[in-house]
Amino acid sequence: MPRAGLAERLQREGLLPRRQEATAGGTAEGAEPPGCGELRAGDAGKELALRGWVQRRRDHGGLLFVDLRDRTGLVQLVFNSEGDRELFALAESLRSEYVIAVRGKVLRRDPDQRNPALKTGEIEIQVAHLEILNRSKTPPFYIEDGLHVDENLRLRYRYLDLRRPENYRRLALRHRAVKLIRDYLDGCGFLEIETPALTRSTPEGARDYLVPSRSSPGSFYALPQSPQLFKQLLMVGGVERYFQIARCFRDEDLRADRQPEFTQIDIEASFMERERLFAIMEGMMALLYSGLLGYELPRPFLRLTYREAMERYGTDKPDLRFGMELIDCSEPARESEFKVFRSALEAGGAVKALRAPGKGGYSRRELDELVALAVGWGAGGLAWLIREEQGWRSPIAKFFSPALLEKIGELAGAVPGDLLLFAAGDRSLCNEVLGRMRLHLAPESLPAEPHFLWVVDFPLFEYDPLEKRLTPAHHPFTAPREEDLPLLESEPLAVRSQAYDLVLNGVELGSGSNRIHRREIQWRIFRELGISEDEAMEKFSFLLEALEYGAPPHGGIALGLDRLVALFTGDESIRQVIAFPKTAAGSCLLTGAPAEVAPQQLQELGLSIKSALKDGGPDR
RNA sequence: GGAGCUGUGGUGUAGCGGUUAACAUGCCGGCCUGUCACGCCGGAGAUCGCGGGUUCAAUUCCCGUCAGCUCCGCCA
Repeated sequence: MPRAGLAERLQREGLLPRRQEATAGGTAEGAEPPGCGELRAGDAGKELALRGWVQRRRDHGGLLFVDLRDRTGLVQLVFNSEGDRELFALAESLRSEYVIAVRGKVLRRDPDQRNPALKTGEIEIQVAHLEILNRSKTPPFYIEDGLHVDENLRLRYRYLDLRRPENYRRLALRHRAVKLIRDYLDGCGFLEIETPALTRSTPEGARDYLVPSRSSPGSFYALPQSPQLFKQLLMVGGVERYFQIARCFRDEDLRADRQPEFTQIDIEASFMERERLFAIMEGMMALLYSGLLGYELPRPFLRLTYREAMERYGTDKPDLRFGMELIDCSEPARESEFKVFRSALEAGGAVKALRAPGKGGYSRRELDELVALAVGWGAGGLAWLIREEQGWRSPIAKFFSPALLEKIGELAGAVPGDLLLFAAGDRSLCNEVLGRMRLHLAPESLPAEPHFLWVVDFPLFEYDPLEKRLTPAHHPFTAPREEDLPLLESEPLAVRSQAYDLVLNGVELGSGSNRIHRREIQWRIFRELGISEDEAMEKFSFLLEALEYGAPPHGGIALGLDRLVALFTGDESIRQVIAFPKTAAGSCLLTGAPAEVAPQQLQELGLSIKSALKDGGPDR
């Protein structure tokens, strides 16, 4: 996917048709007249009516031009003082963003008056009638593309921001993506089904947004972090193939790619092999790429096990647009005199290396910065070797025989000018640190083609050192791999799950798994997670019970729609592709949410606010 | 919870321990019949985010705070 400008990619004719033929069951409204931006030389001579906003006014005294904008683009209106005096006077009163309706004639412009920068530049509208539908205050920023304005201001006046053509295109592209997805999944036999937004809070996972109940004072609904349990219940309900463009809510700290509410393409299927689901998802991505960008996506996608991904890239979402794979140097390191390496190996750890091509010219200071970075990421240190035309430059070279250095250099594929970085110690820590370093030292320019892959065989559990207990790596309803079941109680951290992630260019687009469909297994998992029988019954009895009534084998996936759309538009932040996004602090600058509520409302809910909370102090 | 960056007319920026706080654009008024980021002339518009401190003097230095952004933790 070329990461060219949004405008360049979206302005291609036909990508975002304004009018679709009404689909079956819809109402065909007949041919709508063209919008401002759709008029062409072929329309010359037509009398027509247009409505829109005043983009800009150019007043030449006796001659006045107005650029009229609607969602289709711009067209130039002309008013001449030699015509209707009243009309001209009204036109003189126009200002930016006034909403107007005009009637007039499409005139072909003289050749020397054409504007090739404008799609409608060969024509203009000789206005015969003008009506001001609404006046406008001067907007706080320009309504035009390529704006460089404080995001604060744009969010506060989001409705003005949305008037900018590039934002209309973003919304339109999102719409097109969702429509393609709906039609595709429909064609695959999936049913779109809504699930509750008011549900119950469950342990594990992200912090819930809570909604107090009026009829049960002291009780709360939770907004769903995902429709996970409901979609499983739909499988028990015999739906077999479900999907939903589902809003999800998580009360966690935000990032450029995380909003408190976001949208998932949520999918679940019964009796479906993992490979079949992968193929369906790959088909869906291919359709999006061809439908939105005209790019034919190579399939099938690459697969890597979690273990491979960690060993080779130091992350569970590797960016495969460049190489720089991690190299296991434990064997040659064993023969060195370097104490750090030897003791790491003796303690059962590893020595791993990262080759940074052409970075051998780094100064001592730059190298020190890399070491500091690694230490900040938890490494004990970071050793480096620089391959030179003749031999090696390194503070640790003296601990290695020349033959050993050659061996390492060969293993790493080092050529003169390369920098080799080494981490020693706990194997997974080495992988993680070098994985981060790999991204830090990634090439500036990366190939434009999308690099998809499936990461499979995630571990079932992770160990939380703070709480000293197991947590689900995916979620507690993920099925373990059958062959690893015997290890569940004896060696839980070695148990692999049937969970997987879809990764694109280093971004996790979605994750899924086959679910537990037998009650007995679900019990064992809860027990391993430290969820007591009582708690499991209290919080999940409905699920456990459902599993007892012939729950079919099932599994599914959820893809982040916002991230997906942002990839297609080339935006760094998902805020760009959400109509009304929130700030990093979770507030909506447009509406002022969240806001205090009236005492009456609190009373009805049986709530009282500890006022000291607002001052940051304890309640007294 | 932690770290970093940003905050100056409507907007985007410049600036500096003492300025009449500069520039562009927008806005208002005037002139202008072929512009399209129209042009020309004139004008209005800023308690320099907020609070405190240092100083003879703070928009400038220091501390705090608020808001926005980015990252770490967090996000089954």
